[in-house]
Amino acid sequence: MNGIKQPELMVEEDRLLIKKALEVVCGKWRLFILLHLAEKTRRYSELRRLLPDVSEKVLIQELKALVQLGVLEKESFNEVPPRVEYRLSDRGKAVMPLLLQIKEIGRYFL
Amino acid sequence: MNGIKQPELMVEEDRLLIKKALEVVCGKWRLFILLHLAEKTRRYSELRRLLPDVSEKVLIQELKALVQLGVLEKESFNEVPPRVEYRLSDRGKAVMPLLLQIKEIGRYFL
DNA sequence: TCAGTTACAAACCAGTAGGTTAGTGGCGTG
DNA sequence: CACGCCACTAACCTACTGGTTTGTAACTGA
Repeated sequence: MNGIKQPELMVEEDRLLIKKALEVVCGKWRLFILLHLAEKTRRYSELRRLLPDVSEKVLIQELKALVQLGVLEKESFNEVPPRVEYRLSDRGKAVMPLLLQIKEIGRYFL
Repeated sequence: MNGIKQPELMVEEDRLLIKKALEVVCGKWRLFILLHLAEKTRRYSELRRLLPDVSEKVLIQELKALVQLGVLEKESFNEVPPRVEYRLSDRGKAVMPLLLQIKEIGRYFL
């Protein structure tokens, strides 16, 4: 309590932190979506074109999940044709340095 | 070719790197296994005790996968009762700093 | 004999991730 | 009319992940 970290408490906290972080980064397309939004805000259709191998359904699903996690922000415009934009939230931006490190890790194992 | 990175080549490389790295870190128990081996070499039974919530089958499965990926090394001893030890490979050790960063990322989203 | 130690494997199952297909709606153009 | 633009949704499907249960083997001690 007085500055002493109890091993079990620390391990449990680690666990929650790791679990939550993995929720953000794991998934076939997640990081690629983030990569494409790192540069700038984009509309759904732009992401579709940048990631041609993702199914429409999955892309939307992923975007929705990432918005719910607080990684992305979605802005809808009252326009026709429909216009929706996605951008990294501030928290989402914090994931970018991790992305670089993930790539470095990939180098060791490829 | 002459120092000019072609966008598509770079994106494809990123993709493979990210895909491979995610193979290493994603999975319900993977990072926790690595966490417990960060400190020292351990036997299977020790890991079981340290990770009581993983099923035997899954723990073995994960250890096997991590060995195949080159993250862990497994050493069998010709003893009874059977004695098998797992330790981080050199490449596996390179994952540890990422683990710290992953925890930091978790803080943003918890 | 049984129960304990150790480290696995096989068979089966439920839930989930990623995918295909068909559909929605409003507007503009040929 | 059909097709294009845009951004979704629902229904259905397959493969995979994590899990439960049952089993293997050798040795030791009560």
